[in-house]
Amino acid sequence: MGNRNRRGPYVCGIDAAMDVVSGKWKALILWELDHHGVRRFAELRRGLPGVSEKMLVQHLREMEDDGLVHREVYREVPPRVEYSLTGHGRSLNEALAPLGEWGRGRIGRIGAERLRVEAAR
Amino acid sequence: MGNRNRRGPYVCGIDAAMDVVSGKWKALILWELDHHGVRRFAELRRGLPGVSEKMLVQHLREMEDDGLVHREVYREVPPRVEYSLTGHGRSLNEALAPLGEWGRGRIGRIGAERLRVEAAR
DNA sequence: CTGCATCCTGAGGGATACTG
DNA sequence: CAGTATCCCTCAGGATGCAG
Repeated sequence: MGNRNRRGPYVCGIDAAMDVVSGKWKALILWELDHHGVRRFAELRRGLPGVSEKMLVQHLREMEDDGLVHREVYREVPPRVEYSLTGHGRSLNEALAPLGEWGRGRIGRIGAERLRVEAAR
Repeated sequence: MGNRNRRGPYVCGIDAAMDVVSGKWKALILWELDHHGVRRFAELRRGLPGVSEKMLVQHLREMEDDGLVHREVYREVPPRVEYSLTGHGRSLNEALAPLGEWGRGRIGRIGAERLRVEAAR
């Protein structure tokens, strides 16, 4: 399964943060949970179009191990599991905010460039 | 060679930023160039212990394509090439700063945890 | 509904040798 | 010095099927 190797030693802070955030859907999961507060498994799945069950579970488990996500299991039938961010997870999201801002600027740049290219031909 | 696919469409800013930053050494290259201002190829290589020539060149080329790095070639013998950050690259570095801070905090946390574990046995 | 087990692929990355 | 060119391998991630 998800092997969860690495986890240090890290050469710098970025390195440590990237180790926790890298994974195709993790940033999105972070955003989704931060935005909605609490989400069930199926809700997350719907909120992340294209994610497979396997990757969603795997990412959630790793994020739980990393102390970013809290997993609350209700022993019912049918089963219900709710995911939410821990304080640590929320702080990561805040630290990620400027990067998101930068990325949005970059998307704008690319869009503008693309428009110029298309106009040129 | 480095195929450089992706580059959008992006679902959010983080997504776009991660696309540019992911790559085992990119954050470190960013930091190295920001810290030293201008670096030659061999200097970067020495500053990133463990990087292979292939990956260093590949990452630098991609970062150049992404408008983060400026590459100045001096046609001399022996050849000299100097790398530096563009304004866009410096702005990315700034956007990365809070994440680095968060990562350093996490390293501290892990260290403390490890100490507790080692003390317990 | 919320997962776990399995198999498989492809891209990212390492090692090594060669060149202008 | 500053790269190219090749080969190889690992492993994140996708597809599918089964289970409590």
